Amino acid sequence: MPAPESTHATRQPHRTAEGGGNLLRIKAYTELKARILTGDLEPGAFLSERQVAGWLAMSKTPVRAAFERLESEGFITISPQQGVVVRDLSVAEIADHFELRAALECFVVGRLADSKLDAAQRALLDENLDAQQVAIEEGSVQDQIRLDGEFHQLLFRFMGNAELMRVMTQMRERILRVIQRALTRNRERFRTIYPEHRSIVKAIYAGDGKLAAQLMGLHLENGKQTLLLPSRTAAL
Amino acid sequence: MPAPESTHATRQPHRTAEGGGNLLRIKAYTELKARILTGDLEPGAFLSERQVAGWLAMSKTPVRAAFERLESEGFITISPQQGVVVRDLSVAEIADHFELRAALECFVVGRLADSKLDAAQRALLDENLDAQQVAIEEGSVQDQIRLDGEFHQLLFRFMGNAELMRVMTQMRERILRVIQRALTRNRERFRTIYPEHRSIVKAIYAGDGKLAAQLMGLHLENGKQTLLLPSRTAAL
DNA sequence: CAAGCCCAACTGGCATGTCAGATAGATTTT
DNA sequence: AAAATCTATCTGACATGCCAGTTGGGCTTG
Repeated sequence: MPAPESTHATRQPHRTAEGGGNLLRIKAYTELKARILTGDLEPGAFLSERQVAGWLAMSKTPVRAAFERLESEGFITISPQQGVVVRDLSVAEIADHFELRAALECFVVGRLADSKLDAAQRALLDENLDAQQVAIEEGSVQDQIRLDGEFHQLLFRFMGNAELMRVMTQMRERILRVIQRALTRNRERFRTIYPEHRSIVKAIYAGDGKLAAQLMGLHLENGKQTLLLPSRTAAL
Repeated sequence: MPAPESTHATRQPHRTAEGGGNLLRIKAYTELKARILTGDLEPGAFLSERQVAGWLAMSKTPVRAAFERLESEGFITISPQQGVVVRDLSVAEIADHFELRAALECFVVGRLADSKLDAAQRALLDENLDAQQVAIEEGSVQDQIRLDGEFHQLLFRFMGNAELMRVMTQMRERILRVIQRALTRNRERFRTIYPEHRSIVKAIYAGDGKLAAQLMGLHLENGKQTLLLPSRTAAL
């Protein structure tokens, strides 16, 4: 391999207004991920470049790019010369996921309790919690799942750490399907999430970082149990 | 967009012996990342699909795939219709990196202290620490950087959490260049890393999770300071 | 001389075609 | 009947070519 002759920047690209996603590969990625997350494409479903290219009325190239990204994010598996299969999370991955989340979220709530939240931040949390209460009363599992995600995301956003946000957002997307399946079947757990959230926020407001972290740890442990034993209450 | 007619798995790909990386896109990815990590391609360096394809004697296709992966991992920036530029970590990213690492590594050492390490694990840590001492005496910055990475990686591996390993490995690769630049200039910090590692391991062996986590927090705080103020001792 | 313009030379984005590897079912062989 | 083989037809991997958007330098124009 020849040496790179003049690799240094001789021309800096200008940052122009990038619409964000009128690229076909972005469209393919978004569409496929949405179908996977909503369960439209169940784990084990078989995909091929040409097939998806036909659905989306584009060529193989952007579909391939979308596949590679989805694979790197853990949603699918590409087997060379064989095909693409929608992945599911293994038990070990779910357990690892919650351990990782526990480490990060306990850290976050501990910090947030120390450095008191301002009025605007508290308003956002309170608004979210009130909406959760409504979702419980109305029995809307979908709303509760969405609000749960927004709740945890709010806490991370308040830390102002972009790397943390990136990691957590990616993890949330991966576990979402499992949450939906488990929570739809387990109405009991569905109702206990909200009070746990409320108690965590209460501890944060009180400035008790130790307690907030401890409560968050229990909250996530409960969540893990629900996801790892999804068929228990389904049979009752 | 038409509905997916029959997406369910009708044919499961067989797992065959995949060599791992005789794919051209893997070669391109590996080669480019190596050049970026070693500093051969400095931040700001300009790349193009055709240029790199020429270096590596392949077509644009696998190079493009490598670019997209490197972009998702934060090593480069792809500007549509403009080009590819090797990225550097901003001050904010470095700070966020260390905060995230602190959350994870303090958690890890705390856990490891509680569940005592077995003899084999202690042997690996001791071996690594002894090698660090040698590196210090010999003044080999490169060896110390390598051993430092292996040290932290050992701790994560002992947790047995694949997700944790993945996140940390990716983060380590991103920060590596900054560490190399900073540590090469700051010989003072270079010498203080080893005793900090030693004290952390001592706390773990003693079963004192609180102390281990606290020491790890200080260790990372020192590291952050070194990386964020690289020119201080460079002038002395 | 300065400001505006224009054009040639890049860039990545995508469509398309070719190819080797893998699969499944029919066929042949034992 | 069972085992081996052949073959049609899938798959992704890669090469190539065309296109629009971007850029920077030279030209035109004031």
